[in-house]
Order: sequence, then C-alpha cells, then structure tokens
Amino acid sequence: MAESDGNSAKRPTIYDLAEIAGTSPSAVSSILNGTWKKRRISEKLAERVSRIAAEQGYAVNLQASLLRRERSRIIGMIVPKYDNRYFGAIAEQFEIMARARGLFPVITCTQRDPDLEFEAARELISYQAECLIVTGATDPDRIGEFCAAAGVRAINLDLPGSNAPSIVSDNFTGARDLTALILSRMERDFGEIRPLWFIGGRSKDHNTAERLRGFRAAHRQIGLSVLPDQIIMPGYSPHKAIAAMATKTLADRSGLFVNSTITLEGVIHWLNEQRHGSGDIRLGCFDWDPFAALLPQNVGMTEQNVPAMLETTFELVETPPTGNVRIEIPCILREISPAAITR
Amino acid sequence: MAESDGNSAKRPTIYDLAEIAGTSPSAVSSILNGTWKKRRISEKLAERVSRIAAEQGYAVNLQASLLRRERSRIIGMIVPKYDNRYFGAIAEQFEIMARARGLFPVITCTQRDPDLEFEAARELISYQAECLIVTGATDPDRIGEFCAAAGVRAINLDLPGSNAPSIVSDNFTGARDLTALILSRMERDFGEIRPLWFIGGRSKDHNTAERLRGFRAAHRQIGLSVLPDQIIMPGYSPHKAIAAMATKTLADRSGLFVNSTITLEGVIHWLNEQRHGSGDIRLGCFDWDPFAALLPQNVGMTEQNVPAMLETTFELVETPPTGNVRIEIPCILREISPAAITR
DNA sequence: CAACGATGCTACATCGATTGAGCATGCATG
DNA sequence: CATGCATGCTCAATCGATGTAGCATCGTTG
Repeated sequence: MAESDGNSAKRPTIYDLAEIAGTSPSAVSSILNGTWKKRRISEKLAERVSRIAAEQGYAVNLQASLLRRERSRIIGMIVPKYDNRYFGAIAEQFEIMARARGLFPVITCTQRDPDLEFEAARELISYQAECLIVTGATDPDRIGEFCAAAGVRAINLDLPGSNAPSIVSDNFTGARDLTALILSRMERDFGEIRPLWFIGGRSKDHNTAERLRGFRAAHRQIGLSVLPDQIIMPGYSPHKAIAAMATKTLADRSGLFVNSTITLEGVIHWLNEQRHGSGDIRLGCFDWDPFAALLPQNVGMTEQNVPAMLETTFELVETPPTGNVRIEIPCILREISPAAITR
Repeated sequence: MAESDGNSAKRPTIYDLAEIAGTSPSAVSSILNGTWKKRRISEKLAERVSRIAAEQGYAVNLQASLLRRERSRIIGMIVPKYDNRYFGAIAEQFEIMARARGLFPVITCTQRDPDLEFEAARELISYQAECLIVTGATDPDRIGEFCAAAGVRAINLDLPGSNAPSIVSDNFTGARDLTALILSRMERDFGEIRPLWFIGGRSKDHNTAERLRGFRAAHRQIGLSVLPDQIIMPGYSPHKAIAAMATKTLADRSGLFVNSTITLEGVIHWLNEQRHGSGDIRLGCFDWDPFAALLPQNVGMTEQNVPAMLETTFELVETPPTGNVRIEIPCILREISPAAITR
C-alpha cells in the first residue's frame, strides 16, 4: 500500500480536539464516548466539542480505546468460503445477529486451509475477540486448544470438535430422509430402485461420515445395500468432484446423493459432459440453493437451518455451557415438486 | 456475552513472558515480532522465549501493537451482501488478494442500508484501516466525504462515487450485448422479436441506468423501441421483484432482461406461479451464477470480471491515482448453448 | 461568614507493545 | 594495559483513550 503522504493531515486525536476547543482531552473523551453526563460536563461544552469533532472528521482510535477498556465486545468467526449459499448465509446472519446484540463481528474466510484457519484464529484473538466461532474447520481442535491456552472461548459451528461446544446439523436424519426421498422418486419415475451414488465430502469429515450413515440407513430400510465403488469422497470442490467422476460411467436411471451445492456444481458439469438427459437421472443435494432447486433432475435439497444454528450459537455465547456439549439442529427437507420444473 | 470468569487466567502479555523467562519485555517483544536479529538478541534466548510464548498460549495484543506502530496494514471493505455469487466472490477474492500483499483484510456486510454503510465505514476507520473499499454502496459520496475528512483513502467498487476513484463494470456494453443476445435468440427460437422487459435495480442507481442505456441501444440497433411499462425497477431483492410483477401479465414468447441474480430469484418464482413453460420465455441475466446458468429459459449471463476488478482495485491501493478516475472493466458475456439444457 | 454541597472541569496513571538510546561485558589490537 | 568495537541485553518514552481522584468555583444554609 502506498505510503501516506507526509504532508497530509494525520487523523485527529482527542488531544487535537481538546486544543481546538480549549479544553482537556479527558473532557473530549467523555463527551465523545457518551459518558459526559455522568461526568458533569456542561451541555454547552459537549455540543461545541461534538461539532468540532464532526468538522475535523474525528473517529475514535479503537486500538487505543480497546487497549484501555476491559472488554472488546468483538466476536470473531472463521468460515471456509463465502461464495456459496450456506456459508454466505451464515456469515451474513452472523453479522446481523452480532450487531443486534451490541457485539462487533469480525469474519475471516479460510479457504478450507488448516494453516490459514489457525492463523486467522490467532489473528482474531490478537484483535482481542472475546469469543471465536469456528465454522466448518478442518482441524477445529487445534484452534480450540489454542483458544483454551489464550483464555478465549471457542464454539464450533457446522463441524464439531472435541474440546469446545459444537453446534452441527442433524446430518444423519437429514441425509437419511433425503436419501429416502431420492429412492422413492426413482421408484415412482423409473419404476425401479437401485442403490444411489454418494458424491462429495471427505471420509474423515464428521458431517460426511454422518451423512453416509444416514445414506446407508435409508438404503437398509428398504432392504438395499450400498455399493462401495459408488461412494466417492474426493473433497467438496467442483473440480475435485469432476476429476473423481472422470473415470466412472453412470447408467441411465441412476440416482445421486450429492454432498453439497459446491460439489453439485461439478456433478452437473460432469452430467452435461456425459450427455445425460434430465429424464434419466434423479438426484438430491445436501444444502440448499434457489437456482439448484430448479434443476430438472433435482428431487430435493436438505436445507441446513442457519437461523436456528446461529440462534443456538448466540445462546452459548451468552451463557457458556458446562462441559463440551454437542447440539444437533434438525435440517429442513425441501422436497421439489416436478410441477415447478416440467412446465 | 458472558463475563469472563474472574478466576480464569488472563491473556499473557510480554511482561508475563519476560518475568517467566527472566528477561526484559523489550527482548520478548523483539523476539516475538521478528526484529530480534536486528536487535542482537542471542538465538538461545530467542528460542527459550518462543517456547515459553507457545506454552502460555501467547498472542500479541494487536490493539497495543497497532497503537504504537505507524502503519496498521489494515484494508477495509464494505459489501452489501454475502449471499450471492457476485458479492461472495468479491469478498472472498478480496481477502485472498489482500493477504497475498501482506495486508489485513476486514470486511463488513451492510445490507444495502445507507446508515449501516456509513456506520460500518466509520468503524473500519476506527480500526485504523489505511484504505477503505466501498462496494456497491447506496451513498458512496457520504462515505467518501467522511474518509477524506479523516484522511483515509476510499475506493469505490461496483457503484461509482464522485469524490473517490471508482472501479465499475462496463455496464453499458455488457447490458447491450446481453440484450442483443436475448433478442437474437427470440428471433431464432420464436421467429419473431418484441421489445424485452427490464426487471430489477433502482432508477437512481448508476449501474441500473447504464444497463438500461445498453438495453435501449440494443433495441434501437434493430429498429425497436422499448416499452416504458415494461421497465420495472423496484430494487434488487427477490420479494420486491415479485411484488412489482404481481400486477403484470407476461405474454408467451416474451423476453426478459433481469438485472441481477438476486432479482432473478424473484422472477423465476413469479414465472413458476404464472405457469409459464420453459419453452415460451427467453431471459438473460446480468451477473453470473452456475446454477442459474442451467435454467432452461436462460440464454446468457453477463459475468462481471471480479478478478480484474479487484486487480485494478489493488493497483489503485498501491499507487493512488491523481484525480477521481472512473475505470470501467469489461464484462464477460456467458452465452448459454441450448445443448446444455435441452438434454 | 464559615461550612458544605453541587457543578464543571483537569491531572495523571494506565492498558501492552514498540523502539531509540544506552549500558555492561568480553575480546582483540596496538 | 588502555582503547576500540562487537555482542547482548535493559530502560524509558511513546502511541490515544479511559476513568479515578482531585481541584477550583459558586451558591446556599445555619
């Protein structure tokens, strides 16, 4: 970044304002932070100083202010990505809800990179965050450990950890119901049912494991067993999905369980390359997206209940739990009626 | 937020570490911030202090550190929303690019609320941001004015202002080409062309005005004039679009220019309610979304070149321009071939 | 008119990290 | 053995805002 011009006016401080107003820095400080009535500053002086502050473009130096205050009211969050509906909604709602509670939200995006996750967490703690929401972290426990050592509360969101309270979706039930829906639609539309493909996620990932468990349970329920070579877990990103599918061939009348909208981007790309018609495939996707919901092959999406998850998060922020609870939030199955797409 | 436990260990400071290590705070400081070689601290002491710092879960207090340093290296950004592709990508790329340049990005989401935009800007300046990227602001000049008074550089992104350099898409050309594409597809698929509908955005909004100009130009080029009651600009949000369309009826073989993917959500909802088939409508949308690109009615999307816009932004950050330039970045017309959707 | 309380302010230590100046020691050199 | 210089550290001022303690002034009351 360019050096600031040597000649340009520096940011005014309370000392500058005090000099202009012919008063003391303490008076200016209390006037500008709203404690002036308590400190018996006259309304006349308060008005004059406020006016001068506005004229000079004064903005408090939070570094100095927070250094002195005992509490920062800063609440930090790390998220893996912004550019999909789920995490975008989490980030946006988090900011709104934090502000509504008089807290200062600071969010950092960590690209699913464990080292960046850790560095970002350390950075937020350096900003004196009082609490850190660790969202979708690949290694939440490393961060939880550091937070504990630094005396900062951590809360895991989306992916659970073992050394801090966790709030996650009920991935098992969500996946089981979605799987059952896809299977029932295959029966209705194709008149036959075969085991589904499971595509996306990581085998070591708690959410993926739970969803796979739900996936298996739904198959078992109708006496079907899943096929190991139809379980593909190359990560979440579209290009990883494409690469993993490259060697596979999909029969007509197949069904797919897609483990996130991010993965779905890759799957759709691949389906188009494979020249599969919309009529001969059925799929469902964990996570919701308004446009993905309109894909002709799509029979349902599992929407994670972001408002409920964040509501619970802020409850834990306000009243720290005893012990390392894990709270599961039910998902919302968004069944897609063919009426909306065939016409 | 819950009070921090009175008994719990406070965050360790360099004074605590100095005491444990039996050395001075200055030594600890220089060891932990990497200037210890310059200050001729022995490697032995450096190692011991680093180890103790790690054991104690030390994290520098950025409030104290930044207060003393002359530069913060913080670069702020405000964005209206996270939960759509365009702004999600801007936020994500901004963080990546800022970090790559050794800067600390801090982003705040402002919900298209002018007051929140202003408050967020003031907050970022209070964090000692050296530069503020004002993205898609409804009132960028109010913020630009405050930044000027506070001696902080501002750069407008997406929507231009008059008192700071601005980087915007070439909305005119982008909209003209998209309009021409929609019209040509109507000709090809329907064998007839009628003036398009223009849906979404705000009449006072620079981008909307420019896009409307491009929209008109494309019509004029083929000797068509637009119909005033087919220009609907109720804002960007889906529910505003739905409300504005509620009284309208769309003839078969109509064409729509949709002014953002956010608006498109509402338009699609409305089309489904109107029970319009995918075959009798053609639309194009300004902004790109991977799933919206698969809608059967969709013939093309205008992708704003986010990497180029941010690249230019960081060029301006590094070498401040003389005067208030306005830089226009060409858009990418993503033509959608029917092959991808009919099968 | 002394004592007292209310009013309206100022002085100063403090938060934690940074950094220029300076001090003590050890070693080599003339 | 005095001098110079490199080495390895410490001291103390500083950044800007906060808040407690305290000071001066004024009006009121006994």
